[in-house]
Amino acid sequence: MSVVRIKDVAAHAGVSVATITRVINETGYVSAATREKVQQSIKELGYIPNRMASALKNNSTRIIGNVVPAIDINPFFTSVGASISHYAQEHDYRILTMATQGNARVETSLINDLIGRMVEGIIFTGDMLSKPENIQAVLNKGIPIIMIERPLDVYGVDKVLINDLEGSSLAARRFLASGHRRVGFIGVDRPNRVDINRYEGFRMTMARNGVVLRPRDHFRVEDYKAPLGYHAMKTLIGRYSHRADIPGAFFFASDILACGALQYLYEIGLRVPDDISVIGYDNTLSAMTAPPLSSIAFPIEEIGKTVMRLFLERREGGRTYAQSVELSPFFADRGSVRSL
Amino acid sequence: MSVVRIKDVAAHAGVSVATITRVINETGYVSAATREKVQQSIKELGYIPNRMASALKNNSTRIIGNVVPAIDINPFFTSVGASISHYAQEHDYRILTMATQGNARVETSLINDLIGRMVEGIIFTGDMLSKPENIQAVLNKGIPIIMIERPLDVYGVDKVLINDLEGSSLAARRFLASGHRRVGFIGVDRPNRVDINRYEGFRMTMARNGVVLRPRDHFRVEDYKAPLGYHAMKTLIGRYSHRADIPGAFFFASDILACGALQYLYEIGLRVPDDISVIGYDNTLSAMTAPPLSSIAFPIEEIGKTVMRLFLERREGGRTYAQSVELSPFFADRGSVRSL
DNA sequence: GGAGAATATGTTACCGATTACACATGTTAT
DNA sequence: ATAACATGTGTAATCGGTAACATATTCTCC
Repeated sequence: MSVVRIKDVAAHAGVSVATITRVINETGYVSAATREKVQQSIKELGYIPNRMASALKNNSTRIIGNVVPAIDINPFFTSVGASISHYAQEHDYRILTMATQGNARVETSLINDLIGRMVEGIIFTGDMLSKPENIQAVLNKGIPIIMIERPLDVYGVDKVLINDLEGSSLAARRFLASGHRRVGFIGVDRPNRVDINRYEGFRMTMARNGVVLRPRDHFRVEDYKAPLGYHAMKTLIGRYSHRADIPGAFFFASDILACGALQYLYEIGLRVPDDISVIGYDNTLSAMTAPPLSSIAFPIEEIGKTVMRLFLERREGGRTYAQSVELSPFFADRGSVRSL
Repeated sequence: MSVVRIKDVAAHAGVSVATITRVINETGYVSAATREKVQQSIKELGYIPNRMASALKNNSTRIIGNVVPAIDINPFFTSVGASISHYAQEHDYRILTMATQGNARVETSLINDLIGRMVEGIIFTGDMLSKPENIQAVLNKGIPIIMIERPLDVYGVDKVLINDLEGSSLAARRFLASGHRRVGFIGVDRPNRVDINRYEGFRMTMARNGVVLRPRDHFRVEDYKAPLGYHAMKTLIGRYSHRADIPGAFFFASDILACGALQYLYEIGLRVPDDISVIGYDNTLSAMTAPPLSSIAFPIEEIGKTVMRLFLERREGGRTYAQSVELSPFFADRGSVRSL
């Protein structure tokens, strides 16, 4: 019921409010005796400073907004969020996450909400919904923005990108190294850099090594969803009259698509990697599937660390120009590629 | 750079700050002409009210704290968090999530942080770490607490519980209905109500129907982790010299354990449900596995809705006594139980 | 026509913590 | 001995928005 305020502590300790702040924030001069007395009062009364009040005065909330399409749609977002949260907490910042539900209008209103809450930065993960004007409005208020794997080109914001060309190329090279020259691809077909690169890196690397992806061997769906992976796999396999025609290896642009595909393979009794080799992407569900899948892994910890570094450079380091950091994915081997 | 304050708007519109608040909050009288003028100024200047300031004055931040062990450890927490977030947003509340990393000291400091931030309620999901005194301290400040699936007995807090006895009993009945009388169990062995009930409901229902779970047919591990599920399955199967001795059906206290077990079954070529029937628990990963597993489903949406209802009853409805709501799980059928 | 209500707007104290400034005392150096 | 500085503490303005209170004008109804 009773909320203890700084002046209650002051009265209890028999000093002024200024002295209390001095003790708490370790600023200015306080005699040892007084400090002792004040600390005692704080403990006795169970005083917890009101951070809203100090935020108002200091213009510092130590909150960073995190705008995502949906919280649980993709384990990748969840993991990245957890990583950011973790590193933010190390620097005594908190992450306030909000979901746009894929609605641009909602996103705009959430951004305004965050500004009103005096967040010190805003992180965007995944699809871009807002108009560039909205982004510009945030930047104009002096709030740094960090985008993670956002496909759209926006200026003035910091970015943490994953080199998807490199990632998908890793998958291709692994297939080639294991002797696979008849390979398939299942991904997502949307006009953004992420979706394109996950295909292009794979296609190009195969092509450079003399393997041309045949149209019948790849299929692209509208979104990263398991049932679409199932559908894609089924459609592809339906195209081949002889089992020997089926490509010996498939690369998926997301673990979630691979999950759906595995369900179909299980259904028809094709085994991984004996009958078909598989590589997933994003290294989220691939550890949980049967069998575990090799996957292109994002350096999740590195992402969180980098986001915080970029943020702190802006907020506390005085950097004024935008910066992009491109991180390299790596191959997480779980033995789902058979050597020919 | 420039932050617009209410007095800037007042100056721009040629009225007093009081009139601006009246327009924004739709309180008191404002002539149509003035309202128009003010709204125009707000738009022109891009004014966004400072919620920290109003929070201070109104004692209302519209933030609810959410304390979880870890953000991405278990998809169940993630889903529940998303659901709560969603319903909170409908009531214009935001959820500030913090991870304790399973550390009681961290949890305590996070709770204090939340209090300092004037959250209007705190939600706890999963394991209980804090001493009851800490909880009591929060309640004493008039901040309602809602616990989700927390095993410990604490007084004065609202609770949303899942009837795990009922859930595990559902699994048993499904096995019985399909003619399975030789069944196994893989779960977690910790002295809390949740872990106990997920086993007991299953055991009791089987027993009531004349099926006694043999010790060799069940195995319990220390935590809900996939590798432990793999280990448990392998250990159990290693106990039987003849394949015919293996129980025809297994119930898992969590989908995550079932995932691990499926990996082992895949390895040794036992098929689900042909060779072994499987039912999972919490209905998270079970839709993604190959094959998809039937699972005991928590009413995730209902949980989010209920949490908010309980919160609002306390905060705005004036309820002063604690309330517990027990929700019933249901059976999500994906055909992973074979009829004998 | 005038009392009382409805409408319209402004002034200012307040929420709780911070800090510039003021003031007092103690210490050091010349 | 005293100027200059270090130490210790208090008073009050401030952050930005809210709303109680004050004041003024316009309606309404008997």
